[in-house]
Amino acid sequence: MTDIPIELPARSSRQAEILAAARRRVEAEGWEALSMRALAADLGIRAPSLYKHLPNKDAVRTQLLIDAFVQMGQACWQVIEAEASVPALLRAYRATAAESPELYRLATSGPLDRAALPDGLEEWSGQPFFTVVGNPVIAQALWAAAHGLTILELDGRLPPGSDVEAAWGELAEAFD
Amino acid sequence: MTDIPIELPARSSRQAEILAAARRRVEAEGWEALSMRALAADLGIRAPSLYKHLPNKDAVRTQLLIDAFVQMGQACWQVIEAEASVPALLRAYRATAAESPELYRLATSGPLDRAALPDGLEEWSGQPFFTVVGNPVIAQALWAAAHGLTILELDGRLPPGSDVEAAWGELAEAFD
DNA sequence: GTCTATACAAAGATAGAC
DNA sequence: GTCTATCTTTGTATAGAC
Repeated sequence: MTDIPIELPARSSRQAEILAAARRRVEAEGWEALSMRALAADLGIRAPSLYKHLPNKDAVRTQLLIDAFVQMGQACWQVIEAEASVPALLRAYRATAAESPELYRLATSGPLDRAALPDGLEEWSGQPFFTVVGNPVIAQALWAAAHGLTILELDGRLPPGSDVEAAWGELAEAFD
Repeated sequence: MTDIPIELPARSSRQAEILAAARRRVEAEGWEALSMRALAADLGIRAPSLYKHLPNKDAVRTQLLIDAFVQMGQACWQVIEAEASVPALLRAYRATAAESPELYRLATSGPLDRAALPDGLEEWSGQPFFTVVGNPVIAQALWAAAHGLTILELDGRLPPGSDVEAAWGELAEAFD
């Protein structure tokens, strides 16, 4: 099972609706495209109404960030519980990021306010890398490498004509 | 020698002054803090005057991006010409990024308009990774891994208490 | 829970005088 | 080459009515 052993903050149903809309918008157009006005418009209401449900825009970001950690963590946990290997984990990591690239970007770029994250979430989401290599330092190096290739791929930073598939293969091999 | 075999676009002296100020500001406060008004203020002039020297803000970004590619490339080339080893290259890469973290972030994050880059610059700046491992696919994987660890470190994304030094060591070892 | 109206701030960019 | 004045857009957020 991939139940999350983390206490996530409760959300009212309206909050959940708002965050779902925010997530749709971010995934479709990126965080930059998320303004309180636009978000409200997506919901058929006006921007000021949002402030009855969420204190400010930063709260939206934090909640989406939590969702992203949960999603990445779940996907990776699920895979390694079936097959605890470096290649399988990397495939899962890459695929999940590719499913929600903008959310992934949001979750992994820029400063992170750890105080706003539920206790243990960050550690839990990184655990699969440790499980797979059995060493915290190597786990960190592997995660960093996976992130690097992921974000460069998402940002279109690998030169045109690159054999990205093969690069992922080399990464798996280097850490096997 | 580490002369650049790339034709860089010429800059007027005033353009150079403006870009130097832009670079100082970006390095001190990040790209987000660079507005045309603020940039002008740093130079003791008003924002509209900038448009006599540069077409728009995006041109500033492009030029800083070129500078960053040149700087990273030069540092890496210089090191591998002295010692063409994975650990040496990684040390140089990490150190140069740490020297100008905001410029590094600007150069490696977000979309890249390759048409705006001087011909060959991108390839030239990545060449040291190829030189060191002798295979384009492995070079790409190594570069991606280095970038991942670099950007996570710069963004403070490695959990507090991490042994970053050791993670760099593992990365070098994995690709040795 | 939603609205209108509004305050407030900052940004990129242009026109035209000097 | 620089200025002032201005346009235009966009954003976060609050007050108070309904």
